[in-house]
Amino acid sequence: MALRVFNTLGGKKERFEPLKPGRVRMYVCGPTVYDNCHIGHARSVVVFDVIARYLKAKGYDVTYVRNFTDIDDKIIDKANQLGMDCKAVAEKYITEFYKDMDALNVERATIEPKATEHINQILKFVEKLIQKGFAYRINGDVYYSVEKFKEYGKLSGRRLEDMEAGARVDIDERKRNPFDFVLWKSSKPGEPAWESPWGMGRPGWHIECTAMSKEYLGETFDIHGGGKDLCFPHHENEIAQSESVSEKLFVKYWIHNGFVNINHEKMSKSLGNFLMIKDVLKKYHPETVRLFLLSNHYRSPIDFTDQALDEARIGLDKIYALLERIENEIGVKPDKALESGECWQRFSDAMDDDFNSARGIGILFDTVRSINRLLDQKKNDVSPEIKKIARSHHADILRIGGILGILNEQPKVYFEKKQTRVLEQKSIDSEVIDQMIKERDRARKDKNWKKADQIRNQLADMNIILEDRAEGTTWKIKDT
RNA sequence: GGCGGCAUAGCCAAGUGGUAAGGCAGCGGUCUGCAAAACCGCUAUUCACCAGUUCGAAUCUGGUUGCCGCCUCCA
Repeated sequence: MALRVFNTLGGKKERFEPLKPGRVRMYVCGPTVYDNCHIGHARSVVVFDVIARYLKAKGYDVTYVRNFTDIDDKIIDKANQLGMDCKAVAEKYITEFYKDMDALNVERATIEPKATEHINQILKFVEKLIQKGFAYRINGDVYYSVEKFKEYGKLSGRRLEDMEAGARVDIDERKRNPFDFVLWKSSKPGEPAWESPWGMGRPGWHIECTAMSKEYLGETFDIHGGGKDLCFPHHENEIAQSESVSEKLFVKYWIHNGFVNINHEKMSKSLGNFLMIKDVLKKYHPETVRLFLLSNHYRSPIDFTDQALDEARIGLDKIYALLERIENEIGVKPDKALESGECWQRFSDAMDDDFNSARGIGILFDTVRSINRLLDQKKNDVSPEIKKIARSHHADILRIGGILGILNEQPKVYFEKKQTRVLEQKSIDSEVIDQMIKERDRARKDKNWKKADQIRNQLADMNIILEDRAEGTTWKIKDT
């Protein structure tokens, strides 16, 4: 099946055909590093991480660029507030970004450029825009003139005339049009500044992505992504800048991810309900968070609630339990060399349909159920044929996990870590549990069911759930 | 004011004109000393509402209602 992608430019699903066969060049807008990352950043980064992983799995040679905006008014404000210099602020939050994203098992992009390291490219771009008559100077500032670009608004589907009606845009009398945006901003004393033909200053926000994407991906490339909110004005402005210089199509496919709501509410500063990744990770396993984020289609809004995360956690446990069961019962070791089977094919079909990870996860659970069923039926007699099917499905599950960025741990380790964590939280000694289980075993051998059940109830009160199996009693911890 | 999106079971959610994936919760069953886990079965004649197109619509068109987003820094 051919990959189809919803293109914001045009507003419909299109067959994905990269400019150069076999090669994908993509650019995703990264964070402005002035604060910790919240769960909304996580969604965007995870979604594009999965897209990049999937494209690679399909055999494309992927060049993935994700930038850091490391100079910006908000960074300057933060620096003043903390009494630090801007560079230190940016570095601090880049470190935090990596901490969060590494924890979430996000792969590094191919190139992760910073705005401040591309000032020359930015200056050249601004000069060209002035030369070509798309930009104008007001003292030390340079503005882009949106009226000069006749296709302005083609991405977000708005027209300059319509927007002016109820525009809530700051009125700057000096600008020719309220939607003109700054390319180069003159600096006040004490602010970070670079020399330019227009005096000391710093780049405007939109220009950096334009300059850096051109630097690494060329004038036209395949995919440009980011959160839905970036569609206007950021990406609209990027198109204007790029295409007015290159006179070529800037980007073939625009991909925008939806927002994360918190308990049915928009995440916003005024509501004070920003959920930081590091706080979420205190409570939930990173793979739980990924499974949750990928369980809705990337363009739909997703609602962060404890219930939703608990369900994701239960689902993840279920998959890991199946992996552990396979290893125990038929001794299959992960084998990535094994050819992909039917489950991978179904998953891949789902992903081919505009990266429908939600449908893909449904297929993952389907697969889990079918293996459990297989192993239930032939409990004592695992035939070579069943072994073969189980191995194939097992390999497919791991392959799917590799795209979603989950199932990265050994099942045994996954459950042990969980146990250790919860036991510590509740300050329970696992020795005590083992002792109690031994005592219960003796009671069971004597068919003293009353005592055995009493011990089990005691353990249940400690959130320890017993499983009596043929090989012996095992226990799992209920984390709530 | 302009632009866009969404509405599918108790909850979450996929659904690409051909007869409603998957998950959670619930109920019944298999297994078990009893449980747990796993599996099986049941839980939407119906997809906000009203028209229309079609042999056929959750899917397309028009309208109504209700939510939401963007247009201002924002993933």
